[in-house]
Amino acid sequence: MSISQDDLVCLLKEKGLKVTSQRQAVLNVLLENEGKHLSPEEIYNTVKVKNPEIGLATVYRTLILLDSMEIVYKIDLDDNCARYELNRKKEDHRHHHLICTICGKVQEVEEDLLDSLELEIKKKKNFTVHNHRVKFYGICGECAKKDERD
Amino acid sequence: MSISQDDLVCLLKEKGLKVTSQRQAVLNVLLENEGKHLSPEEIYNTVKVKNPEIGLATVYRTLILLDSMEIVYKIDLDDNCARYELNRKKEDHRHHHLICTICGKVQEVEEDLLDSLELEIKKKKNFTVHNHRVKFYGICGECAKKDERD
DNA sequence: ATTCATGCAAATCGTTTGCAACCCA
DNA sequence: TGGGTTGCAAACGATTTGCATGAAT
Repeated sequence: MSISQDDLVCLLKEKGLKVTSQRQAVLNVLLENEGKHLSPEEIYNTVKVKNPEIGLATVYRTLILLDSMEIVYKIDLDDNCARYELNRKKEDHRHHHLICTICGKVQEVEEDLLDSLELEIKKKKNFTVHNHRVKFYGICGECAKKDERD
Repeated sequence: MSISQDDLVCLLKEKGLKVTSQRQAVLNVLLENEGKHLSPEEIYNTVKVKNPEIGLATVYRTLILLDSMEIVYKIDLDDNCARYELNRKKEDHRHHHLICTICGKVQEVEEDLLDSLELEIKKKKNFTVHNHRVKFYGICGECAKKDERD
């Protein structure tokens, strides 16, 4: 489960920040596109459909705000723009991304399974891991199937 | 072990590319700074000491070339510039980076230890992993010690 | 002689910022 | 009212590119 519009209103008020239509509109677009990893530009274009007066700078500022409130996460999918996804409340560590090097599709893996590695890091490097970013590159099922046919 | 200057000469000739002093100078700086994750700007400034006539664009072009030849790898350390490190011949999968969120220091972990996770990914998602990028965020030993004292 | 590589400056692109007008509290 | 917010345009910083010159084969 992700955050709701009502949660956003509360969080903003708690911090003495203002509840504006732009901020709600940006969150709304993110909620309507869960799992899509939208870029600021894409978010901007989508928001503009219903709120044509919004500026790109406001979208950037809103995303920075939502990121600092841990409502969204910024991710890097190697296409030289930032991308954002909603934080899932129950996740303590971030999930992983599978990037197909043929078709470019991005999937997610809920499994974390890095505990033993993090334990090893603590022992060998005396480094306490709090979070991680993991990207896997490879071939997705569909592309593998297409490959077979050739 | 990383690549040698001689290896570079051979690889360039094999591909019909020219062996220029600039290309050799860039590789030389990388070899003299193993483990340092230099940015293009830093590489440029270091190369300039011995080769003052080199241009920044040439450094960028050389790094793209070395990357395509798998002599170097581009990494992203969240400081909005690219960083490069030498490929280690014996590594099939990339090593991981530990980033201290207090002092910013970057360490490396040779251990891979992702085989079971990659197997899981194959089973559940039918996705064949060929490589990965893993960053761990946390507190390094020294910062933890400093923290204790307060 | 040919082809590729270089240096320079200009262009690009994503992102940030300054500022006057604006709007929520 | 008053301070946070917005939209716009200008500024920014990293990276790329066009082009005429220069160097390697």
